[in-house]
Amino acid sequence: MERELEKLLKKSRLSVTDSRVKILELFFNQQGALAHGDIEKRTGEKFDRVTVYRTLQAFLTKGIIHTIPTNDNSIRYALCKDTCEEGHHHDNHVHFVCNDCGNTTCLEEIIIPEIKLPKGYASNQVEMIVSGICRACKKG
Amino acid sequence: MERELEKLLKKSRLSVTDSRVKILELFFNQQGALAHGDIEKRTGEKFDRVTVYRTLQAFLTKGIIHTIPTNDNSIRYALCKDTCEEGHHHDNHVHFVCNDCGNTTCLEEIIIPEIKLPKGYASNQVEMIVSGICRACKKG
DNA sequence: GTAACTGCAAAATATTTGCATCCTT
DNA sequence: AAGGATGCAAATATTTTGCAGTTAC
Repeated sequence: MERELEKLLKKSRLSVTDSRVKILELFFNQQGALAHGDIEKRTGEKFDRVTVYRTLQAFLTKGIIHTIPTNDNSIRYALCKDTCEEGHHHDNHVHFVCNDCGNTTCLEEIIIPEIKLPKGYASNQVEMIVSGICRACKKG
Repeated sequence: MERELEKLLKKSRLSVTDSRVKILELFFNQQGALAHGDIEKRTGEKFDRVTVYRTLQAFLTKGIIHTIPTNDNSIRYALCKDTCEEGHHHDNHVHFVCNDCGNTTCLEEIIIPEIKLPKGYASNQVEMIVSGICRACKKG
């Protein structure tokens, strides 16, 4: 695992540091999205708040993670697939936000349907966010 | 116009005040979404920043406007249709964010397609945000 | 007249920047 | 050794809260 993460960082021309490995690990260990605050909590506030900001920013611009738009003011981040490159993110799956547990999940298996835009509009990215109750919460 | 706005405010059991009428007017006059900052600018900072926050909050909870999720940390607000009621917003159209002019538009004529969620998930709202270049910017 | 709304001040949060020090390569 | 990354301090920006004065009904 460590190896895998290091490889990804190196591929993105980022030096391999403790904070980057640990934060990247968080993303790999959980199938979903993380907000800035989650990251601070789950690393046990091991890293400076500023470092977290800068790490996320670095991952974003290198195309390692992407943002997921949400209705509440909290930006969430999730891992990009291999098809994403630096400065060019594209992801074609649906995101699910649970109103109960608050978790955001990537529904990789659900492809966003094509839509026909009005004349004159050009699209380069489409996001689809479904909110409701997730599988885990429905059971409980 | 004034009349129409007043009626809407009264229907929502909000008193008709200068700030509410002016801010609501902004939404009616422009077919699109506004961020907090836009509102401050376009009212010429006539109202206190706090009043703008509280006015938007009031409109939100009364179901007069709704938020549109965006990738950058800026929440945008747009008018709800008549089908929205207090505490129960539903809108089924696509939103378009222009990467050039930054404007967010409601594409009322484009209905969000139905999708099939994995077993165990229940949805109560779906958002679809397309970003790219809008008609006006493409021409320019 | 009363309840609701506003504006000011201030507190609480969140984000960004500069810089000296430390770590990776 | 050199460049990049971190942590601290501090500057900004954003959002929330309390309260006294004002306005709508």
